[in-house]
Amino acid sequence: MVKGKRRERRKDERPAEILQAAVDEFAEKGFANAKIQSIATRAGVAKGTVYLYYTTKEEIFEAIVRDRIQPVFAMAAAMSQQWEGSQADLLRQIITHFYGQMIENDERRMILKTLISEGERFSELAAFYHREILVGARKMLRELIRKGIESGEFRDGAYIKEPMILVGPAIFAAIWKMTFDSVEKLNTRRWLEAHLEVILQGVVSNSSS
Amino acid sequence: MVKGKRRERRKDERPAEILQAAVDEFAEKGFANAKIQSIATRAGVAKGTVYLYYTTKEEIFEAIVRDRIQPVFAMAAAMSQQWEGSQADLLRQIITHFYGQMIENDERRMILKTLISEGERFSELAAFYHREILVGARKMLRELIRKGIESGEFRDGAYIKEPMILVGPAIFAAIWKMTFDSVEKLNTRRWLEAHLEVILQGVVSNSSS
DNA sequence: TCGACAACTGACCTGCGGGTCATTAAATAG
DNA sequence: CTATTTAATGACCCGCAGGTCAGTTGTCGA
Repeated sequence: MVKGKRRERRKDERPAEILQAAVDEFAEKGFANAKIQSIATRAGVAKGTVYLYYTTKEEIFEAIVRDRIQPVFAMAAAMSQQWEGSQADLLRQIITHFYGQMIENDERRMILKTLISEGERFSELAAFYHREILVGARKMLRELIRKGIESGEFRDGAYIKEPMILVGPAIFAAIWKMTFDSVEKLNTRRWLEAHLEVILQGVVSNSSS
Repeated sequence: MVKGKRRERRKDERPAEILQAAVDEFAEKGFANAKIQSIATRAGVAKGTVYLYYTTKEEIFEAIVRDRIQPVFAMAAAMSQQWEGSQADLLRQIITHFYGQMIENDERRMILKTLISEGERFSELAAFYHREILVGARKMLRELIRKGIESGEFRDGAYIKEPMILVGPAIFAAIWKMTFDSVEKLNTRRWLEAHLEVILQGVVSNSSS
């Protein structure tokens, strides 16, 4: 809720304020149950004002994906680019980063949920997400694996064809938190630990222990 | 669509017929976009008839979960109980079974999706699913791991605390199919292969290769 | 044959929320 | 101070689908 006298004219600030309000509303209610009226109220404007800046509810959601999700992956890509240490450590870093930024963060986890829930119907959004995020993430992981194999850290295998396997358990964690946390809280720390353990063990080359 | 003269009285068969119609409708439209009228038409009855057997849309969905999902896990549990071979092979069997029955099966995958999408709002349903399915599945996996460690097949580790880790990539596969398959088809066979490879390698004890 | 019961029907009611637009008023130029 | 522009408002419109219920018809027992 933004303070100020009623009916202020602030053309430049409105979009960001409305976006933040929408993030809050979506995170709390989910896409289907989010009300434009409620977003407007949170942003301290009238319903009509929302439509001055965004044409539809879907468009608001797309703006959120662009604004909030892309940076997380951009950062992982940057980290990966300038990495000096071992590939195993890089993989650990990336997975840990992903848990912190996507699974434990309420806002972003809800965005993920909405994408899953409504992805089929907003096919351009699914396409956008695929193109701008998934393809890049996969390429990054594949490159990481390739380097690891090259240096002898990782074993060769079919998994280089489907590198997203390595983050699969994180998606399960996200879904658990979204769906079953009210029944049984997920111990994210312990889950992450098990994830790293199994996945790292699953890719390292067998120089015995 | 069930054939027959208009206005037949078939109290006993209706529930199952309506349920099947609902499965089809949900699988095609998703929960939110499924219309009761359309379910009724598919079942060859009037809308009002649906309400004679199920009080709400949610109740229909709950009935579906009970009727269609539980058997898949019951079968896995049974298989696990009477298994004679190695635990690694059992794990392979179970994961493969899961892909066939849950990820590749359109009906069940859609049920999963609906659970994810609407799980928060139907909290008793999430609780039911947790109690009747997830807890059992986890126990089964944990037992499998325990036996594997005992026999020296598997190494010990933190993953016995969170055994669902092992099926995590399958959930990712389900979500990919639900959300991005129209953009880029998932090669399920290859994905499963990579999954088995990494996970098995991730849990077996290091007797070197 | 003829009640009487209950399965079945579908027109209708209702609430809801996305989206519109005539009106209002803040900012600014002259 | 007045005129003009345009950001902002919120009452209203409208389509939709979940859910209801008064009426209809199949079935069965007497």
